[in-house]
Amino acid sequence: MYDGRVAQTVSLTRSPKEVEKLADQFRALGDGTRLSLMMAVAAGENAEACVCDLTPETGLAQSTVSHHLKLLVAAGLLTRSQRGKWAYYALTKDAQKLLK
Amino acid sequence: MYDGRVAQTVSLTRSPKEVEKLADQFRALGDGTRLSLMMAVAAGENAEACVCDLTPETGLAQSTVSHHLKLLVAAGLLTRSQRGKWAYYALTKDAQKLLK
DNA sequence: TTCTCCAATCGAAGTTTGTCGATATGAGAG
DNA sequence: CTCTCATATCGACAAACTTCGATTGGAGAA
Repeated sequence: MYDGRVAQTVSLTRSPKEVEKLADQFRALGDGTRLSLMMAVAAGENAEACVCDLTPETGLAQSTVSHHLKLLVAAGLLTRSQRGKWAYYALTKDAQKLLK
Repeated sequence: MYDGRVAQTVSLTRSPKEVEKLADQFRALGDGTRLSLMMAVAAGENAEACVCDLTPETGLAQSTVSHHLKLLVAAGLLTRSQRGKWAYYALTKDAQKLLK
């Protein structure tokens, strides 16, 4: 019976679904490449950047960068907007909060 | 030449080593099981908990819980203190900041 | 339309991660 | 010392992840 210590059922202020979403966002940020991408976006003009700017910075293949960006969008950390031939990525509110 | 857009070398306010550490912490939190563990610890008496409390909550094997806790300690998100037969885990400042 | 350029998708290889059961360690009780 | 209980460590396996090169898609220019 664990000797007098509490075994309270705990959920804090977050629902299971919120925990799931938070974990997804943390996982997305839990990779050096992606975290660098996020900071590069944050530091870009108007706090946004396109793949053509990001790819040289990482030294990775363009397909790899594209893949990471997609993942970050799926996690709700980046938005994507197409302008002409270029796709611009910017931080969401969630991302600004987590990286603050 | 990317058509007039900037390609500034960007590091934000974080050094490469800080980025590495941050990514490690995010990766540690980027798992539903570990995030739940963190919240369970935060909600425990005195904001701490031992493996014997945590294991039943997760429904996982004791060895698995122990493994996750070790990982969280390594990431600088939990502290470990032995008291008698039990090991108590508590959130670090870093963890409180990230989960705030 | 055709050509060019930027970005996304696909398929595969290699690595890392989450989980378990079995075993080892370590601290108090007897 | 021996026994018991709480944790940690080990070895193994499947699932998930990162990365690449090759290909496809899409938008503007000619």
